[in-house]
Amino acid sequence: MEEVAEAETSWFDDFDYPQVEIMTELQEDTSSQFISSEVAESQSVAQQESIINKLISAAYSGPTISDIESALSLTFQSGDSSGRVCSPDKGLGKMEHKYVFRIKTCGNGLDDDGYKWRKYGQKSIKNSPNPRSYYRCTNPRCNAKKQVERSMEDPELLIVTYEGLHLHYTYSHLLFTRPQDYSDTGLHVAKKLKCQSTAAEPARQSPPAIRQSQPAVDGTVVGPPSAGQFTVEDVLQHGLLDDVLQSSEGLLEDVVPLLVRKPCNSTTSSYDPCPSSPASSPSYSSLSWTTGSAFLDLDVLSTIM
DNA sequence: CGTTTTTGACCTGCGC
DNA sequence: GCGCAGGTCAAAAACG
Repeated sequence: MEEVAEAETSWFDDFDYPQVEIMTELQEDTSSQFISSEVAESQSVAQQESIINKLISAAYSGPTISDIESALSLTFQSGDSSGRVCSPDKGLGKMEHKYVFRIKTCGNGLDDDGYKWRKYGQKSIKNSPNPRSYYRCTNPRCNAKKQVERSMEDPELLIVTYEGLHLHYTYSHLLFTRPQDYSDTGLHVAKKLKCQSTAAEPARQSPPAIRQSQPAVDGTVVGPPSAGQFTVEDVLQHGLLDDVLQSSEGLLEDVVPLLVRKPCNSTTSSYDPCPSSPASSPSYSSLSWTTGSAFLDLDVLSTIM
């Protein structure tokens, strides 16, 4: 996967993404500890995750993915004094993950994390002047949720808590898989990325063999043919990946917003982090990301700054 | 007209 | 059991 990601950095470097700097506060000791417990739990799951990650990298990658993946592995732990990062009480099999992002805003219109969210509630929180907004992924098969509230200490600081896993790709994912694809639009690109599918076997009966392939410059997918392939649209529209992801911990991008990986890729947003100013769309100039005791601080050196 | 947001009501968990 | 706080539901309104 790293090889794939490394290969991808060439086009990434050419493109005008802001640099993302990852502080080296990743706790490797605890990371390996929890990774090992995961692996012990199910090796087949690890293999599936590996395949999925390769697929993700084939579609796109950024300079921080492997690092972020490492950080995500830190989440399989009990909540500590710092707060509610996961819910160990619900059992190992149904352990939920919460990823808390602290997002600094500076108001220049970058406001999308790559997923489409629907607001389903807003609640004023005790001892906090700012209400907390509740969002749910619009994909009916996806149980991902997030909470957005403004920090009491710093009004420009948004506290975004992601919970649950996306069972599909980001929407902007398919739109911006390659710089060359920027001239194309939406589903047209998705169709170009379409992997050929064998019509006989419905994918749901058995997890499809995921083709690790490299999209060519024109957006078509090259690589050795194999049975049981599926389309990107299948994944996007029908949540096909959850067959593959059964009992796994999901995709990296299930919880890592697109803006973290490629902060400039954002297009639109359906949520308003600032309830008092519906029309304003904050941009994220810096992010800090906490996963329990793990702490990942991302300084996004935005070109706009 | 379909989708999204708003917002009051309701539900649930927890501490006392 | 009661009250409180956080989370969710659902009907109405707003929006594109």
